[in-house]
Amino acid sequence: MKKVGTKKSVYDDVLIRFKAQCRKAGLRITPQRVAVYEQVLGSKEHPSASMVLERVRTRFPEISLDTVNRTLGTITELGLARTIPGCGGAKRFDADLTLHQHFQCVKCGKIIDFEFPAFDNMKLPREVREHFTVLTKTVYVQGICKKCR
Amino acid sequence: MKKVGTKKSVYDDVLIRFKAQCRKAGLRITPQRVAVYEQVLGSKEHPSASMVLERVRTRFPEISLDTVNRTLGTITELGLARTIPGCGGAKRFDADLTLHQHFQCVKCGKIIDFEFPAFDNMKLPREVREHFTVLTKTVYVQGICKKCR
DNA sequence: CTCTGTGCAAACACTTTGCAGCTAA
DNA sequence: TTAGCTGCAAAGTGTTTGCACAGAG
Repeated sequence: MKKVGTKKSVYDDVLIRFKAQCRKAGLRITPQRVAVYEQVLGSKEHPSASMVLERVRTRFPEISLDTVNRTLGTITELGLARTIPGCGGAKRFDADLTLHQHFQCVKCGKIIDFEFPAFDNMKLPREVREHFTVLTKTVYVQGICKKCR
Repeated sequence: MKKVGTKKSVYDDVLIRFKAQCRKAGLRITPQRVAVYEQVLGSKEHPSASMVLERVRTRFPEISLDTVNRTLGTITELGLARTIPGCGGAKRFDADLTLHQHFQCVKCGKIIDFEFPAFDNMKLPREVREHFTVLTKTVYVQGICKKCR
């Protein structure tokens, strides 16, 4: 029979990988760092720094917004999360690195994932590929969600 | 012989249309409003409010950042400009409403237009179209420009 | 023990709002 | 004349930086 990992064990795997990456980069593994990463990882709402702070504070009442901001920056530099494009407002983070795109409601600001393989498989125009080193190509869709309509 | 409009006259046309739209919306035509609109219209650099301020001040030394911000908001609401998605930093505006997409250099922050008809002609996944009222769909490409490489 | 990371404070950047005076219509 | 706009001031929000102490290695 195929051995199936529980959610818990998959999650642990990711955490172990996170710690390994930190060590490799010469970064210390602090409870705050782990807590912030766990929070971004476990959230489907593409949180901003202050949203992460709010949730992490339930476990670490002492943690500061600066630490959250710095940690989110560190995690992003490590390539373990990315910032989502948006029009103004606070940066939103996403630790789900699987290929997907984002819809944002202009009324409530909520960000919702969707898959768009037809776009993912598409090449950018030659002109762009020739003139620039492309790092990311994403679709950003704005509109109104069901609840706000 | 076909009558060809000079750049100047085309530009005037746009300004006349701008003033008409203001009037229609019950907005006054103030020198500041016109100056801000002209600036966004005439700029290829997708300026932020402070970039607009800097340039408008050469003609209107008295104009304040608040007015620029409010005016850019007004112009956007009128549908005469749009904000460009980006990852953090100040809002960037674009009065070029023809269909095009944006590349941003992660080093110098410069935003460059490109055309991507294959994307423009593409439908979003049915799932997205069913669940949301889509207002805009744009591509956001990050990378490194020639100068920064 | 050592040196990085944290928390605090301050500074900075961008945006928004209230208000008094000005001005386009 | 008068309603809407501007400029100023202040406050709100988000991000960045310097510094002293705490704690991971």
